[in-house]
Amino acid sequence: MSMTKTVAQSGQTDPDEGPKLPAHEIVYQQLRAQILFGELAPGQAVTIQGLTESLGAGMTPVREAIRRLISDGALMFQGNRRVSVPVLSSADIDELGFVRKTIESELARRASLRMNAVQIARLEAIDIALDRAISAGDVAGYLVQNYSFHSELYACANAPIMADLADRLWLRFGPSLRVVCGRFGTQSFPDRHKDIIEAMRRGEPEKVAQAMEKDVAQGMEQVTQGLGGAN
Amino acid sequence: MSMTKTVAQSGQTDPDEGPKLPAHEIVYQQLRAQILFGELAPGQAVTIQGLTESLGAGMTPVREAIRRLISDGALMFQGNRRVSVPVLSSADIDELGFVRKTIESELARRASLRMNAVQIARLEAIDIALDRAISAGDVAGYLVQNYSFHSELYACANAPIMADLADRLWLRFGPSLRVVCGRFGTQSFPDRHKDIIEAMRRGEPEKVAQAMEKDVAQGMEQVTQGLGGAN
DNA sequence: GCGCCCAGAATATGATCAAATTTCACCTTG
DNA sequence: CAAGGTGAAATTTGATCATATTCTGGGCGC
Repeated sequence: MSMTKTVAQSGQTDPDEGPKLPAHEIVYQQLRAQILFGELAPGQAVTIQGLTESLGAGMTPVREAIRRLISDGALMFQGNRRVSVPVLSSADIDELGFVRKTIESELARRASLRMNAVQIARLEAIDIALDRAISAGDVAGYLVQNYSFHSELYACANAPIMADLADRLWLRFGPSLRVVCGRFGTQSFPDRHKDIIEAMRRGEPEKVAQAMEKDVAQGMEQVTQGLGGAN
Repeated sequence: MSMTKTVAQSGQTDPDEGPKLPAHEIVYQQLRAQILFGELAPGQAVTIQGLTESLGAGMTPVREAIRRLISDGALMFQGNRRVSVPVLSSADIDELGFVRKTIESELARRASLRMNAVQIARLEAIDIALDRAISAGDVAGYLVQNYSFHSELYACANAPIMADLADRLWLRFGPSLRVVCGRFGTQSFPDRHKDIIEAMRRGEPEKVAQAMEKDVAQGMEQVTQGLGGAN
């Protein structure tokens, strides 16, 4: 009677994650994470059939996920019908740096006007985990925690459009950042996150914005120098 | 000998348009134009099957175009599987205004450093067409020419990432702008475009950037007031 | 008023068609 | 005679369509 439907129901209680996500959304999230954390190298080709196999998904969801990521700037349509991870030129990095500095410092300013002690504490916990990853030389962990820090911060800004924009910008330089960190390790970062948290606790939005701008500038300069001369 | 392949060569000269565009790209461009120029109203529902009929396309290309436009922020995924044109809140308009002011004034600054007399003349021609549309009360023409002015300008800035960002921002407020213009007409715009062109001819990038920022501020304020109280 | 059933639309799969790249054989040329 | 290039065939990959399945939402009956 009811044997055929029980599988789709997923009888278990799933309060932790989305109980029912479309396949194309899952594929998008997975591909997005792979790009954001540098599992795909700049210039690497991305094929539909390759993803259907590696992700175990059908063709249509993969196509839709790729379209979204192209629109995000995370993937590049190469004119013929090949798709690849973009390679950043130094001019691209300059552009990204300018936009990130304006958007993300504004997001930090707005967030600092709204965050409470609990939210700041969560931010600090992430920053501690980030320090641990740096000490351990854990590149993947560094990338994840660094993204988490900014993402959590922007989520508190009550500015969904700018937060979305910032998210998409991160997708663009994620692969390159991974290359740089893989080459030179994670040391030698005078941490601006401490300044951000400190200025937040003291209730100085302008200081927060300035610290964020410096953090972004440092990050982009790091990418510029790390890729130096190649482009 | 050569009969089988001559067809693929596309013996005709096709310099006017793209000789071969995928269906999903065509659908995307068409839907994009409809949203950008306000043929779809804010809040209006968009169905896949409706578009397959109205655009005469298959289901898969329509799906991909919709995914891209959702990623652009031009369409909105309503959680259940309905898709609609987003309705802007006043907070959204504030965010858009901030981002547009920074991005587009920077684009104008960079463009003014590179544009030659011919390109400036083309810009002025567009602005004259824009004035004609305003005088005639041609709302659709006003929207098209206004977009053309900014788009042409940004194309000269040699900053593809920022130009793409600006393009996507326009998609977000296009429907609302149409509503406002349809309600209050196209009069009462002290034209900042003249100031932009004048400052360009005199080679004053900062003046260009300032004029652009004012133009953007005026436009967004117009939308805010036009939609006033509703949201 | 609550719950079940049905219609309609969206999601997902697989198959089929078309295009592009690659490979390889053959011809030309030094 | 050997080496390089040109052309076509074959393979690989992307694009499109038709179809089945699932889910949402509303209407009807209890």
